Formats: sequence, C-alpha cells, structure tokens
Amino acid sequence: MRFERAAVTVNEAFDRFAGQHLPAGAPAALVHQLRALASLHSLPRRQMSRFDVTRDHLVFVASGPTKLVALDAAGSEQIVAFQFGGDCLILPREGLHAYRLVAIRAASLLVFDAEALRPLEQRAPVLNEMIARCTLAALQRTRANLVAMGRRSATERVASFLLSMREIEQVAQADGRTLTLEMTRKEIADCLGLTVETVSRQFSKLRDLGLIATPSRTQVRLSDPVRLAAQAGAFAPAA
Amino acid sequence: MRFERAAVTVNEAFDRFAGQHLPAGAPAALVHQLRALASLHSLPRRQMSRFDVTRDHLVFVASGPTKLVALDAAGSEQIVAFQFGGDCLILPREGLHAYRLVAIRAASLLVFDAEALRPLEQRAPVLNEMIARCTLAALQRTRANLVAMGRRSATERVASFLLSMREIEQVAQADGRTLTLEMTRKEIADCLGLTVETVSRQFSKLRDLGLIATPSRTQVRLSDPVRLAAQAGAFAPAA
DNA sequence: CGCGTTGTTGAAAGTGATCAATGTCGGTGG
DNA sequence: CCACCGACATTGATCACTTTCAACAACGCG
Repeated sequence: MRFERAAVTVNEAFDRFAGQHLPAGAPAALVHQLRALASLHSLPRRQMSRFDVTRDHLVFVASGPTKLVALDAAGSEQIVAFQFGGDCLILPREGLHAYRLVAIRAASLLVFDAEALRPLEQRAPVLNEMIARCTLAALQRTRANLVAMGRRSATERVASFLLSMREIEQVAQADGRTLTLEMTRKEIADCLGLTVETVSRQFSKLRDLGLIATPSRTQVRLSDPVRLAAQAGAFAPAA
Repeated sequence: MRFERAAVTVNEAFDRFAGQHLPAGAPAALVHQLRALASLHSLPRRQMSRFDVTRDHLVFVASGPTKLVALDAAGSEQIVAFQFGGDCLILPREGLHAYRLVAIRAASLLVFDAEALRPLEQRAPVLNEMIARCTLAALQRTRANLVAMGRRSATERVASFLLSMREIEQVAQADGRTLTLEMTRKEIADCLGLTVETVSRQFSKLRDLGLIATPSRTQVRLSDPVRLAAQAGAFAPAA
C-alpha cells in the first residue's frame, strides 16, 4: 500500500507551495512575508472547510483530494471542481452562492486571506502572476465541467467520473487499474447530479458489460478502460 | 427606440476598453503599446468568432451582447457564459473543447493575442491585475452557471433565462418589462441545454400561468416577475 | 448476533427528447 | 393586394431515461 506523507507543519506545506507555485527567482523577502501570512488547516475526511465566509481566501491544497462544492438552500452539495495535492484555488466569500471546500480524504490546506495578500501583490508581480495562473486554470476546468454537466446521460457521467478518478488517484494497485473510491454512493451521486440509485444502477450496468469490476464496496477495477472511455462520450474525462 | 452607437473604429473601441479596465494612472507608454496590439473585429448577429484557434486571446466586448459557447463533436453549442458591452474575457485556444464567441446581436470585439501581451505584462503589473480581475470575474460567473446547470428543471431554466435576459437587455420598453429576444427558440434551447419543443412548451406553460405574455415571436412581456422568479427556483438569476 | 448504515434491485411515475403534424409570420413575386 | 413559400413556432403522441418509492441484501460495528 502506498503511503503518502501528509504535510503536518505550516513550513512543510509552505515549502511545497513555494516549490510548486513560486518561481525559483522569487525574492526571499516576498517568500518570507508570504510565509508569515499562511495558516495551515487540517481537514479531516468528509469535513467541510470553516473559514471566515465574509472574506475571499487563496487556498493551496498541500495534500489530499478535495472538492469545491456549492451549497444550495436545502444544504445539499453541488460539486464545482476537484482539487488535488498541489492545486491552488480561490475560495470566494459567500455571495449568491455559498462555497465550501470538502476533503474527500484527509487533507491539509494552506490558507491565505486574499485581502492580506493585496499589498504584497502590488510590490511583487510574481504573486499576481501566480494567482492569475491558478485562476485561469480553475476557469478552464470549470468551463470544461460546465460543458460536461450540460447534456450528459447517467452512463456518460459515471464512466467519465471513474476515468477522471483514475487519473487522480494513482493510489492504485500495481496494475494501475484498481482504484479505491473514498466516497459513498451518495457523495458520487451529489458530484454527478444524479441519485444514489441511478449511480448504483450504472455501476451494475458497467459491471454487466464487463467494463469494471467491483471487488468491494469501495474498490473499482477498470477492466476495460478503452471501452469505458467510449461510454464516457464525446467530452471524455473532465480533466 | 433606443439607439446605441456601435464602436466602429479601433480607437473608439480601445478608448472604451481603457476607460473601463485600465486604471487612470496607467502609464501612457503601456496604453500606447496596448493600442498597437489591439485589433477590432465586427461580429454580425449570430456569427461565430473566427480567431486563430491555436492561440489564446484576450477579448474585450466593446459593444453588443455575446455568448461564449463550447462546441461539441456534433457541432451543437453549449452555452458557457454571456458577455455584454464592457466585459472582458479569455477565449482559450482549442483544447479538449472548442470555444467560440457568438454575437447575439451585432457586436464589436477588441482582440489581443494573449502571447503578445506577455512581455507587456512583465513590465506593467497593472495589466496583469486587470487580466486577473477579468478572469476571476469569469470564474465566479461560470461557477454560478455550473451550479445553475446542475439539477434544474426545464421550467426553472426558462424562467431564470428570461429573468437574466431582463437584466441584460434593458433595451426594454418604457414599462421595463417587455424584452425583445433577438434569439430564435433554437438558440435559446442550445443555451439552456433543452430542445426547441421543450422551450416552446415552457413558454406556453408560463403564458398559461399568466407569468409572461408573448405579443410577438420575439417579444416577451414579464407580466409577473415575482412569481416568475419563484418558478426560477432556489438559485434564481444566474447573475 | 442484532442493528444501523450503505448498497442494490424492482416497479411505477415523471420529465424531457424524439417524431410527426399543423400553425403562424414575414417576405417575394405575380 | 394577395397567394405562396420557407423558416420558425407550437402542439400532440410516443418513447427513453431518470427519479421516486419501496423492499431487500450486504457489510461493519457494538
């Protein structure tokens, strides 16, 4: 079993952040100031972030897969995007919608108050560039996701969900095909905008077609990724 | 009838762009260089942008309502976002999806090659900030749209479409309730991920409920915006 | 072992898509 | 001015798919 060391200290997380998102030539003073503004939050599995909802935040996902969800009036979640160790995102303050970050598995987050970064940005364009890059990446993924949500059948959604999970969770077995979904059917259903029953039926259908195998409740083996991709439809893996 | 003067020259469009998106204190040299990189494109009603699909572009919508669409394999459009006079957006090169800008009514676009802007960005952080601001705004709207698309019924989609159109097209009559949709039912259907027939039925239904009136093929009178908003559901107007 | 949670399966109902026919508007040419 | 044409819109009937409601099975845990 693979064992990924979680980032446990602010400094570890920050170093990871700097290595990933700050150019090598970034001025030491900037790095120093940034470090002072960072705070580390550990988010246990399935737990929702609880930051100050009146402020925007820049969040670096130091470790662990997470999802950005929108909460509707009924409190049910609608997935907006997935993030993984190394990704950076803007978590907007509560406006028309309330957004939260939810840990799919235990995650560590490095959090910056967006407002506090502003003075730094003025002096250090690198920071601005970094944020712009992250925002643009998020925009691209969100647009792709939007298209995906538009007109897709349950089968297409489930198939492409499995494929995108495979990319993410290379936490796979040696064969690179078996993945462990750390999510209940309900969570998957919320992600895909379907019901639990439909998700379950799609799993059964794909199993009957011989495209996947489900040795246990949480494990899925992609027996035939190629034909699975065919089921995922035109706009295949929502990257 | 209101008569909005379209931006016809590059300079007119550029001035509008600078006024809207560049801070007053922007260095004259920067403005000058930017102007040299801008090119103007007039997009007739319903026409699709035809820029170099291998390059990213920064587009300023100088005038006219436009929509950003994703094209699927079948060539049918899936709406991603609306833009209006004054908005700025990143039109990404063709990747997993192909995006196009489509004029809802005749529009003028000021187009920059994103690559060509890069050297300018390095020297002028203002430019970077501007792009970051636009990207972030686009991200927020797209996220909102994604949530909207998630699990919404045909009625909700049509009702909130009408409401958001009202916000946009204040090209309304004196009463502020009658709007002229410069779109066919097919275009509306594509926007909402529905079929023409379903859209038509929803119009009929809302008309029967007394929420709207349809004096002509293109005109819609929102007789009862409040109850219409109720039909639009929890995540009302997709801003 | 029993119980609660989670997952699967079946039957019925609801919703939108598809297919097909008809209706309406706007323009063109007689 | 009117008849006709073609594009667009509406309406109806049917079909496919997803949800909903309900029962049951499997697993994990005390």
